[in-house]
Amino acid sequence: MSRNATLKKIAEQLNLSISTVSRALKNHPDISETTKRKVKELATLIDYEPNLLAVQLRTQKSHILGLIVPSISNMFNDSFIAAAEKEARSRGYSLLILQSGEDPVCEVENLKLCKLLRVDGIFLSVVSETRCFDFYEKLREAGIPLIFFDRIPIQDNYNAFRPIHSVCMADEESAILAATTVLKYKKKNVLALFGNEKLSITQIRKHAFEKGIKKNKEKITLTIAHCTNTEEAYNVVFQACRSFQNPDLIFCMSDELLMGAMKSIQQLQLKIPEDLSVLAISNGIIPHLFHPVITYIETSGVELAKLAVSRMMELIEHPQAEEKSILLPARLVAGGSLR
Amino acid sequence: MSRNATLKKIAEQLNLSISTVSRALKNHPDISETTKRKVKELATLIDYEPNLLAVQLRTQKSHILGLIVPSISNMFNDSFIAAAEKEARSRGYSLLILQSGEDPVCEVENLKLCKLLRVDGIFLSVVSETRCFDFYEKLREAGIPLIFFDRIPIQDNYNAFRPIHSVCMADEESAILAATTVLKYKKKNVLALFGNEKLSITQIRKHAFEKGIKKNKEKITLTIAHCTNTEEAYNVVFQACRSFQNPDLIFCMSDELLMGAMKSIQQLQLKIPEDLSVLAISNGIIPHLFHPVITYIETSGVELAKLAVSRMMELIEHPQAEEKSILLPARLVAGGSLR
DNA sequence: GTTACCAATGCAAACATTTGCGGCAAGGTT
DNA sequence: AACCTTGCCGCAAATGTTTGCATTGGTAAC
Repeated sequence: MSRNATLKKIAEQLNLSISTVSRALKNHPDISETTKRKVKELATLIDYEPNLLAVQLRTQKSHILGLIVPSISNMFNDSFIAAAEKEARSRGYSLLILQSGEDPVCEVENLKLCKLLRVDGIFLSVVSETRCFDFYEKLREAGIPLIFFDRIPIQDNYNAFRPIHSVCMADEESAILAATTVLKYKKKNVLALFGNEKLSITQIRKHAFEKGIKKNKEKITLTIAHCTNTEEAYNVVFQACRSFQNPDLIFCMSDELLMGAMKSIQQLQLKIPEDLSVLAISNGIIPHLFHPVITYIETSGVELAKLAVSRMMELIEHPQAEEKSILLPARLVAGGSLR
Repeated sequence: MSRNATLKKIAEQLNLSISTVSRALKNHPDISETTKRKVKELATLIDYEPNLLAVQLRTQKSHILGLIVPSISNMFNDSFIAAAEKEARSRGYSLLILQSGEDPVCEVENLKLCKLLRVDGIFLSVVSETRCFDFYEKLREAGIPLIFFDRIPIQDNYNAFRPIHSVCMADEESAILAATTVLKYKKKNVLALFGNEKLSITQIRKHAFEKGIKKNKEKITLTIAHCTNTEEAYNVVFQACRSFQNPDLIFCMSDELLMGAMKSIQQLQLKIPEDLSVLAISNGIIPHLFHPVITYIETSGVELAKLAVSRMMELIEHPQAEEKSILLPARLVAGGSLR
């Protein structure tokens, strides 16, 4: 029946002051052992639990981290989120997850909500077009650390001078690794699928891949296609394989695109790797759904999340720490889709 | 420089009392129009935003909903979570997401955390073995609505009398639909893959499927296997197809199992539906990765989430509402994997 | 016998807001 | 003139903690 035990009730029962009770429960050295014992006994007896809302108000800390993504149901994001939740919790933080759904307005609203709720830090994967730094500045003023992950704002001439905290896969390195892998197998006719052209991740990967391929002396035909979803990838590959193009290797920069590509390949009854080689950048789930396993360059949401959370802890302790872009190196996971 | 605008500061500037300012911002009828105007002007000028922590403490409402799942990165859960977040937000609520990772202890800790944070309601998908009702009772006492979804506690003899709020797919109906579909195609040698035997969802689906199949007069060989993950499903199907069994249809009760089964099928170079028919219960992503598309019975996390959130809103308004189990009917989505 | 110090505890402000109740004028009614 | 509205506003309590600064009583040092 002790519906809401408070410090006050304990204090009254024991003829102590609220402050003494508070300190006793926290093992404050000022309080005598006997008092501590009595307080703790009564506390457990009446099932006392501190009211976190009051604690938060007093300390101005919520022990909650905000996490904003365009969409939760996305191969990469959900592995990141799952890992981030686990990491955060092990450090006493909870995760408040919000979706922006590719809408920049909604993204700002989400940021505002995080600020209103006094979250202790924010992880943000920006929606495609975002480029507005106004609100980021407000957060900085409010002392709320903001870490970009995976998708970061495009750094063009206008904002190149505003440094940010970020944690990303080493996209350039991944794409170069992909290109050198292609060269190693001496492929001549490559179809490369990239995502939304407006995303920095797309631009970086594309440039690096192109550069890597063109470095080769021999002649390689490289066809590049931009597909924003699985369906488009399916169509592009279907057309390419039925036409005179006949690529000998298909490269997909993401799981979504790989899914579309594979469906076309199955439909056309092309054999991997006999008829066609496949290479992808992936977080490692989708490639294992097929036989042979698709060779891929791993971008681990799990590892990235660990990095992000530990960086966040640093920033919470030292809010003035200098902006830093952290890159997580990629590695090649060999399947059987290359020959 | 208005680092933290408060009601107090506005009040001081305007020589008003805090309460008047508070009411003015809320359009309270007691306040004159001129005062309201002045207050609102200054409020926007100095960028006032109410401190939600204080509001929460005062009103004892956090406007946050807790959502606890065994794991976020799971085909079904992430679609549910994504939809729930969207629905909740449209009603002014945010989602605090926690993972229990198949650990009953962790599940209780998560529930406790939700209680401490004074969430306004909790969605819970239980981990396998959970059967303890002690804490649920505490939540009821604290007036925090608890809605089970997808995975609900097993209702055995001991707790059959404790009603709960729940929102689930119509599992029995889905399985019966699966069975009648199998019968329609006159299959004789069926391999059926089910998940963790301890889950209610598994038990219900298995019983209904078995019953549906055995209703048939003609002789059907039904082999049932329990697999707790993709890997196990892969192995079971591999063994079965290479042995003398040679099933003519494989039924998978979940996406995870389907993924494993399909990998074996590809590896063995079996043609669907010529060599083998496939039927699954799925939320609709995985079946579309293959060609032909796998025929499946749809369990929509999105629809379920909508139901769950609207039910939660009812419970928040009427906490004493009677316990009710809501079932969402399933439908057959025809692909090309049956013949 | 004053001073000093220590351990143990209490006071009260602060966090920012909401809200019941009461005050106080101005104007209208008996 | 006494009374009652009514419109506008402020007081103060309440939400549950945390924490800097007293306050006590006791004991040891000088």
